[in-house]
Amino acid sequence: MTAQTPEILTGILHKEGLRYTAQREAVWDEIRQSQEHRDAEDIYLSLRTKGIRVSRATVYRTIDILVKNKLVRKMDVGDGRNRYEPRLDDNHHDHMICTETGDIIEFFDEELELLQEKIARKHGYTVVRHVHQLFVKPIK
Amino acid sequence: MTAQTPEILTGILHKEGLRYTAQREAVWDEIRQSQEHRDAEDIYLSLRTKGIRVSRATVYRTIDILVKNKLVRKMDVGDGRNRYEPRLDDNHHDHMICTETGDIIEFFDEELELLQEKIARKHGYTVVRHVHQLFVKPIK
DNA sequence: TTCCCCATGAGACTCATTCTCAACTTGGAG
DNA sequence: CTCCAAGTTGAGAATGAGTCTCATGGGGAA
Repeated sequence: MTAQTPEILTGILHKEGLRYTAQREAVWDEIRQSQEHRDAEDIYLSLRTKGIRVSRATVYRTIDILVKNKLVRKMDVGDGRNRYEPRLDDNHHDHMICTETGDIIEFFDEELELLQEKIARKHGYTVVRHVHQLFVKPIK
Repeated sequence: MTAQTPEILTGILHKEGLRYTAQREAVWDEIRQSQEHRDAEDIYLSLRTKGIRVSRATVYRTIDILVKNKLVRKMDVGDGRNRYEPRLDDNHHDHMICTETGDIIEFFDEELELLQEKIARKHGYTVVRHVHQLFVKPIK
């Protein structure tokens, strides 16, 4: 855990002109202390189980703030529920989803990143962001 | 329009042990005659406007059959509504979505395809399918 | 401390998609 | 050609993730 960790949220809220609240801290802590790809309901229930009083609405509202400020990455796995993961050490990566076990594997490939930009340029565009998921199965 | 076009649907329905109905034909015709990326409501309304009696449920049910049999490609643009496009001439491609105009541009890059498989292999997997969208903006 | 707003919670609401089930068709059997 | 079992359909209810409303609560500047 890095030294400035506790102040990250405060700084962002201040920058956005938002107030620091126990709920916002709790949601951020909950997402931060897990490296998994969790959905909002999961995060909400986990907080409630720990006895923290927070509402679904606040969980969603806080996640939006965190995503906008790049503390959290939002990913659409295609099953209708978005997943979230902390993004402290901002190392970009994409995901591989095993169609047999549901496992989510992260990957990063520099060549792939460059290639995408190259393709966009060819059409007169530049990449703002991208969604890239490989649905895979194990080689027997 | 290829010669066997009219029989494509019949063949698939037969293969799946399903019956041929006017509604299924209408939905497939509607999707086929447009090259755009349309959502279910759009397809439904278009059919109704043409005076064809079909329900939303049937539109969705038929689309499922078409997608499963690769006559239609389903794409999640990330705005909560899936888009569909015909897939008669099975030329695979991915999409680039302009964040300023909403335009959807198709693209295909052989190198990209190979690279994805290479990355999957590196992790002991093989690609079953993939979702790849570039959210882009025009170079001024 | 006060006090103005922003933030929160509970639950209503939205909206795409799925489900239910009675009524209707299809298509093979006879 | 007719019958009928089983698959299909339509209308609307149900689902479920996410958003909105609004009365109440609580930061934090002065």
